[in-house]
Amino acid sequence: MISKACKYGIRAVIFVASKKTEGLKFNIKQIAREVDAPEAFTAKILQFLNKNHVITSLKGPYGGFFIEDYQLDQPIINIVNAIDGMSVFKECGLGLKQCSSVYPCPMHDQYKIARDALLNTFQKTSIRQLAEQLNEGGFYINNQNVLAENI
Amino acid sequence: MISKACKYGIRAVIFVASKKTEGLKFNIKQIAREVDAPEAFTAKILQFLNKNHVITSLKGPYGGFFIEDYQLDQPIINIVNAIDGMSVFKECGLGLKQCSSVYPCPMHDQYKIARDALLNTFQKTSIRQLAEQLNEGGFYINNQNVLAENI
DNA sequence: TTCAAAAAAGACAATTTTATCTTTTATAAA
DNA sequence: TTTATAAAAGATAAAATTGTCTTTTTTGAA
Ligand code: FES
Ligand code: FES
Repeated sequence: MISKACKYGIRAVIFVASKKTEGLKFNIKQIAREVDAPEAFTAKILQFLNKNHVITSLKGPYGGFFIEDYQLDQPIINIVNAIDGMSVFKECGLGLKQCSSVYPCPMHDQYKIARDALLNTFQKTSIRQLAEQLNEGGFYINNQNVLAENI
Repeated sequence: MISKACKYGIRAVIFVASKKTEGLKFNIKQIAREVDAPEAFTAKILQFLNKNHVITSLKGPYGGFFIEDYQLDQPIINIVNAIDGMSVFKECGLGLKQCSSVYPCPMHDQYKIARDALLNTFQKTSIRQLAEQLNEGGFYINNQNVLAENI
C-alpha cells in the first residue's frame, strides 16, 4: 500500500506533533524508540521530511526535531506525497501504464472508487487530528502494548 | 498497493479467460504479448497460479494455459491471495505490527474502512465478470492503445 | 518410437527498498 | 573560543522484488 519508510515517517511526525510544547524538541533516538522504528532509517526519513517542510529540525545541542504551528494542520497526504509520491493514488489497479477512463482496464470503475476513498482518507486527516487522538488516549503509535504471544 | 507480479497475473488470467473456447490454449509467448508483460516473469507467475489451481496448464505440443469452467467464477482476490497473500488487507496503515480495534493506531477507524472497501472490490469481482467486460469492448488489458507521446 | 513443442524447475542477475555505519556540519552553552 | 551535542550527508550493506536464462520434464502427433 504505502512504503514502510512512509509509515515510519507518519508515526514519527504524529509523535513529535503530539508532544508539541513551546521549545520542546526530540532527537532521533527518542523518536525512534517511541515509534518502534529503526533509528538510522528514521533519521534519513525525518531529514527528508525536514527538507520538504513537513517538520522542522535544528542541529546542535538542545536541537532536535519539532513541528511548527504552520505545519500542524497539514493533511497526512503531505507526508505520503513527500516520501512515496502520489503514484499509488494514480496508478492502474491492474498495472497498465496509465489509468484513464478513456482506456480503462476492466477493474477501473470499481478500483478507482476504492483508491479515491483511500486518497480521501489521507487528504482529510491532518497531523493535528491524529496527534490529538493520540493524546486523548486509546490510540497507539508503537507496539509496546502488544503481548509477546501475539507477535 | 499490490505487487507487479500480481497485476501481471490478473491481466494474464483475464486474457486467458476472455478467450476461453473449447480446447483453446495459449502459450506464454502469446499471453505475455497480449498483456504487455515480461515473458519469463509471466511464465513463473502462471506456473505458480497453476499450482494454486487458479488456472490450468498442459505441457507439450498443443499445450499451454487455459481456464476451466470451475475456475471461471473465482473472485479476483483468489489471484491476489495466491501471489501476494492477504496481508495488505490486514496490515495497519501506519505499520504497527498488528492492526486491531483494541490497540488501534490513530488512523485505524478511517483506514480500515478504505482498506475493507478495496478488499470488497477484489472479493466481489470474478474472473468471469472481467473477461466478459473485456469481450464487450471499451476495456483494455495492455498498453497498445496508449499514444507514444503519453508514455 | 521419435521428435518437436510447451511448461516446469532451477540458477542467476538487476533493481528497488530497507537499513546501517561513518564523517561532516551546525549550534548552543560554558 | 572551546566543547559537546545533534542533525546532515555520504557511503555501504542487506533484503525483497522483479526479471532473465538454461536445463529438464511432459506430451501429442507424425
Ligand atoms: S485503468 Fe486500471 S484502474 Fe484505471
Ligand atoms: S491499527 Fe492501524 S490501521 Fe488498524
